[in-house]
Amino acid sequence: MNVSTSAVSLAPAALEEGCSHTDTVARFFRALGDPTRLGLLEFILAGERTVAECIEHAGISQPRASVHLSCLVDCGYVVARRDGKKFRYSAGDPRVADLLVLARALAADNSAALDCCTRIPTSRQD
Amino acid sequence: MNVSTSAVSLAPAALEEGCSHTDTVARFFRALGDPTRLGLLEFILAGERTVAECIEHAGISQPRASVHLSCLVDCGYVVARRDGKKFRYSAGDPRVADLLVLARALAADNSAALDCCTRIPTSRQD
DNA sequence: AACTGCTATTCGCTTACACGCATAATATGC
DNA sequence: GCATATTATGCGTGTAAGCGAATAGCAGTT
Repeated sequence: MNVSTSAVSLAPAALEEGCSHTDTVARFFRALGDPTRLGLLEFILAGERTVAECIEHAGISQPRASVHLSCLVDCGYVVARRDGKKFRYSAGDPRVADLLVLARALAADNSAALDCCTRIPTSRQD
Repeated sequence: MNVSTSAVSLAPAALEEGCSHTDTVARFFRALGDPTRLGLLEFILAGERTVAECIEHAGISQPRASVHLSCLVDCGYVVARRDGKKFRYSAGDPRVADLLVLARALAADNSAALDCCTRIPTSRQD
């Protein structure tokens, strides 16, 4: 089976070892691998949010929110904008929403297996 | 590994809004957050591979490859097929390639920030 | 300038998880 | 059925990274 019809750009030359961006992409995904950050991102993608709103939504402390949001900004998922004393966060790239939609669809189709997958990415269960 | 019962997609409730499928999606992403698994996945997406090929490509031990591949199967990224004594792995869903293309594009546009992001997902550096 | 929200950083602690190594389980071919 | 190639699992170890709590740093307000 030949994977996708169109979207295959899998091995130009950049995938060669050396400065392979695989590590960068992995980090990119890793930022989404945390439920707190992912929830935060989805919350922000739904509309511009202040830090206070994020804190309340995620139920986390302010320092945690700060770190998570900074991470999301660094990874390019969201952008921050100053509004008086506060910061407001909003979607940084429309493709992020596409990525999440795609991921949700895929995850939904394998949620059963994912929930039972205790092999590696156990995430936050014990 | 559950090669035979892999195509069961019983995920109706996961599509619900209120349901916290965020955790499932996060785990889904977490599976891609490891450079080894990501490299393995890209390798398999480029063509059907045996375990031996994956081992050589990733430069990991056989037990590690077994775990990683099982994980990728569980997450629905790839599918396994028996071929004589061996197993051959190939893309499980064309959308996976799309997801990776999208992620690579986004990561490339923020590679500088990602590389410098020592906040949370430092991945494999210090 | 001083005050005051708001945000960022530091520090332990704890847990998840990737790894190597050794070994067990299983299917396949004889 | 037996032997073997192939894949899976268990265990110990080390590191990454999440969390809470305390605190430091800034920007805007007065």
